[in-house]
Amino acid sequence: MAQRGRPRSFDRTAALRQAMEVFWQKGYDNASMADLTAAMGLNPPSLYAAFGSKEGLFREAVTLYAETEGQGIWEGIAGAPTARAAMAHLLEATALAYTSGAEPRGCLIVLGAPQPECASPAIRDDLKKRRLDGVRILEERLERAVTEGELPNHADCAAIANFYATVQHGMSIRARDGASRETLLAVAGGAMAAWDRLAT
Amino acid sequence: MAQRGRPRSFDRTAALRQAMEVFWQKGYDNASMADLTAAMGLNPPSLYAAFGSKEGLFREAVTLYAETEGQGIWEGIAGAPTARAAMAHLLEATALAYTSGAEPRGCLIVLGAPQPECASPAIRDDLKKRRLDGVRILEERLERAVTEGELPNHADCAAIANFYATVQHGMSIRARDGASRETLLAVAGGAMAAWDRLAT
DNA sequence: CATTTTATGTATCGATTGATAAAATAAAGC
DNA sequence: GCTTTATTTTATCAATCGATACATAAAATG
Repeated sequence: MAQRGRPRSFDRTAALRQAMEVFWQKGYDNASMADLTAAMGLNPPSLYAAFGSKEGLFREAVTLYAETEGQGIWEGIAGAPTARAAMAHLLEATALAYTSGAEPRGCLIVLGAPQPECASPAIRDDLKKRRLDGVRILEERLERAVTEGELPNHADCAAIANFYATVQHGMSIRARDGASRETLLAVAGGAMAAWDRLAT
Repeated sequence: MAQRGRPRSFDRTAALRQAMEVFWQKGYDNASMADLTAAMGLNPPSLYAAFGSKEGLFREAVTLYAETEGQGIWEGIAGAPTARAAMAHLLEATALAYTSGAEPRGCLIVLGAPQPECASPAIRDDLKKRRLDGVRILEERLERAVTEGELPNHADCAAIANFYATVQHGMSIRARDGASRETLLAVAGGAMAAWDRLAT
């Protein structure tokens, strides 16, 4: 039943959380194994035995990020009573999340590997896919609003989704530049000021 | 009159342009001196003699970028007949610029060193300052519109400038994710759909 | 001419990169 | 206690990082 050999002496999830923080702060390429082992409190062989490689560690860190930090932002999309409320929730939750800590940080998925020629094309493509998945989630919510009569049949759901996703991505940059919670909430309000025109 | 010693055998501006392309594609940290010397066609001592350091080379590359690629975007702000036209020009020129090449690239100033803990804090701060300068340019144009009567006295110029700057930053991410010209122009249109509400 | 000055090409510097080999150690099954 | 299995520690691997020492080549100066 129980493992045969010596059990590991560290909390795998706690170590992963530390790795996530390092990647969040430095990005995939700039985070060195020395940075990671120091923050996680491990020696390199323990890290490689538990996570396989730097790529594997990053993938798990991003998954953890999506399940924790990202959940509060995206979980409310489907459940929102209207598409308008869904978009407003997306941007307001983003503004709150990006300014919740002592220093604004932006999104790991947006900023973790932004270069087209990154050290790991697989990592770059994985983050890109996650970003595009976000756009698609918005688009599907808008299409549902068409079937429900909230939006007219001729509404350009793809364009509306692209607009709100773009604003959300831009908030990551603004957060890293030190934008306050009030500033980001004002950005969210500005984007929602376009709703009536976009929805008709 | 003429230089004393042996003249350099390469075109400094052409070499700088090549360096700009490498930095644009890879970012500051991921662009290695080997990448740069290969693209510029120089040996390392020639590069260091001409540009001082990797930091110095990047600074000059960013200045060249701002004077060439960025000019078409920002030069029209002051000259636009109205603040509304200025914002529309900003976003439309950005959409065109980010999709002018074979592959969409986004902005070097937004994407060149996005990590809070970058290899060079000076580079990071320089790009951040340039981004904030952009926000300020928009705000000043909006404030001018207040004095000229285009906008009411109670208009929140800072909030409006932040909104349009955020959209423009987000377009860099969307461009790197492969957004088409039509998509980015639709984003610009979406942002302008908010104007009437923001301006009253 | 010789001297001075600057640029170039070759080879390489110490430091750091991601990733391991080898040996020591600890816990579970028999 | 003994074997088995896995983890931990120590030390280090080849490759690459940004940056240079050195000797040579080419122009202006005297």
